[in-house]
Formats: sequence, C-alpha cells, structure tokens
Amino acid sequence: MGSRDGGLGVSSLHSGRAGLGEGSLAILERDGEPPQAWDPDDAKRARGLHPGAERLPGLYLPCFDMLLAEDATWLMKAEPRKEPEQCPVIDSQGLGLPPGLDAQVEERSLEQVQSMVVGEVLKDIETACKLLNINPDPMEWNPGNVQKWVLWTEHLYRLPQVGRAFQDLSGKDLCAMSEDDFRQRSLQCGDVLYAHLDIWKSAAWMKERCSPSDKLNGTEDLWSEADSSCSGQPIHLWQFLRELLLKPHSYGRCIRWLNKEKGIFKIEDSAHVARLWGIRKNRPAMNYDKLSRSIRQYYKKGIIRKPDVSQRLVYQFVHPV
DNA sequence: TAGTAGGATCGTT
DNA sequence: AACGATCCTACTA
Repeated sequence: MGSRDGGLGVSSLHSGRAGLGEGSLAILERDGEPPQAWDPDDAKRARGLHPGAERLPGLYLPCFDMLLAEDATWLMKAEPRKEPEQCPVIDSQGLGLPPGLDAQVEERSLEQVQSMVVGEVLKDIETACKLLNINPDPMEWNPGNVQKWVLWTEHLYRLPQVGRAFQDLSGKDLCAMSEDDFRQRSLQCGDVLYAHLDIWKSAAWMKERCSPSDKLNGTEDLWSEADSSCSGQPIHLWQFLRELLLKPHSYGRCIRWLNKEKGIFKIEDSAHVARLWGIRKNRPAMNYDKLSRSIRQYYKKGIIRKPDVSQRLVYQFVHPV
C-alpha cells in the first residue's frame, strides 16, 4: 500500500478538514478550550458547504495536505501548500525582516505548527484507542468496535445521537462508505462522523507508511504505546479517570484537575463521565450512581479517597503522579 | 434532588 | 480472588 491512492480512499481525505477543526485542532484554535458542542451551521461553515460564506479567520490549517505529503519525513520538512497567512498562531509581521526572510520565517513557523497539530491528532487518537480498547486502524474494527467509536465520537463532540444507524458494520464496511453513505445513515451528523473517520484513516495510513521499517521515526512512539494498551489488560476505572484527566482539551468539560499535584479532581459532568465509562465497558445502563459506588470501593484499597475538605463530586488520588 | 457511604449479591475474567 | 455492576437503605447538603 505504498501509493497515495492505496486502499484507504485517500483521495477523499481533503474533506476531513471539518473534523480536524472541530476536534483535535480545537486546542490551537481555541487555546485550550475543550471541543465545542456540535452546531450544524458551524459544521457546514467549516466544511465550506456555503461557498459564499467566509471562513473564520485563522481557523484553517492544512493538516490533511500534510498527512498526504509524499515524504514520510514531513514532520521535519513539510511544505506548506497555501494560505500561510491564515495560520492562527504565527505572525511575523512587524519583525522588520526583509520580504524573502519574512516568508522563510513564516514557512518555518508554519511547519512547527503543522508538526504540533499532527502530533496532537495522533496523541488524541492514541488516547481514544486506550480509552476504548480498540485498534487505531479502523480497517481492523469489528462491528462492536465501530459501535464504540461512533458512540464515543458522538458523546465527545456532543453530536446528535445516531442510534443504531451504524450497527452491524465492520471497520472495512465503514471505511468503504462514501460521505453520502454516511449522510444517508445519519442526516444530522453523518458528514461529521465521516470527517472524523477520515482522520483516523489518515493516521492509520501514515502509520502504515512509517512502520515497520522506519522504527526511528518520531511517530512510531505515539503508536507503540497505543498498540500495547489495546492488546493489554482491561482498564481499571481509576486508570480510565486518569486518562480522561490527562486530556483536558478533550475531556475537561466533564472531569478536570482541581489540584494536579495533590491528585484532587472534580467530576464536572457526572452523567457524561458515567456514559463514557459505560461505552468503554459496554454497559449501556452505567450511571453515576454505579460509577461512584465503584469509586468508593477504592477507598479501602487506598487508590482514591475524598479530599480532606470533602466536596461534592471531588475526589483525590491517594498516590498522585 | 442529587450526591455520599457502604452492605449485599452477582457475573466475568 | 479480583474487579466491577447492580441494587439497596440510610444519610446529607
């Protein structure tokens, strides 16, 4: 699968920008804010479905252009294709550099941003794999994995519920579906799910390119951990909570540190955390009542306790990292 | 009303 | 046996 068009529908990847913009890239766009609630108009604007509508200034990053780069060493020398002036972070105006140098500085800075962005995307996928216990490559998913991924994405980005629209589909089926197929199954968020799946497909495609021969490549580390955890032991609740806490830009809306050094955290959205745990454990009936009972079992095991000053929905890891 | 605490029981690994 | 899910009663903010 060495060619660009090899097997994963790469030619469709450019439509994936919307997913990036609403997901992992949100950290760059919104400075640490967690993903925003789904808004059909936003989604359509970002996807350019309204040709006349302006894109929000600085929101577009040519991530997928980079994922498509011929050279797998793109992390070091990816070439920006267009619109560098739209980069949200870089502003070399006013540095007083000559025009040529100015453009070079801008390009180098853009490369750094691109590397950061792709790195974040890969880390997010790695975390999701760990939390969901699924393979990073959608082609490997069984129908249960697909269902998990759909549910997870739906809850993480607060999309409208798709119900059983994607039931009984394998990962291969899913990957073979067009954007229109997605829309037919879910009118409201089929296109957004399609965009998110595109990101996963691209990441798996990159992994395919970078391994197994290129072990020294920087992206390899990102995946090896995910691989080991996917095939490993069932995750414990306290590990699950810790994973969520380590990704504040994705999960900060439902759980966050109050004092990371002391291991004190607060569950901001008890129902949401319980739902995510339920998805992870294939327990649709999971709720906070049951989840909190499990947390309380940790008291006597010395894993989690209530802080000295007890507060509602606030717990403390006995042994902070 | 929602969260807290902990006993009891059951299923899975 | 460990772990967590489920159901329960009593209590609390």
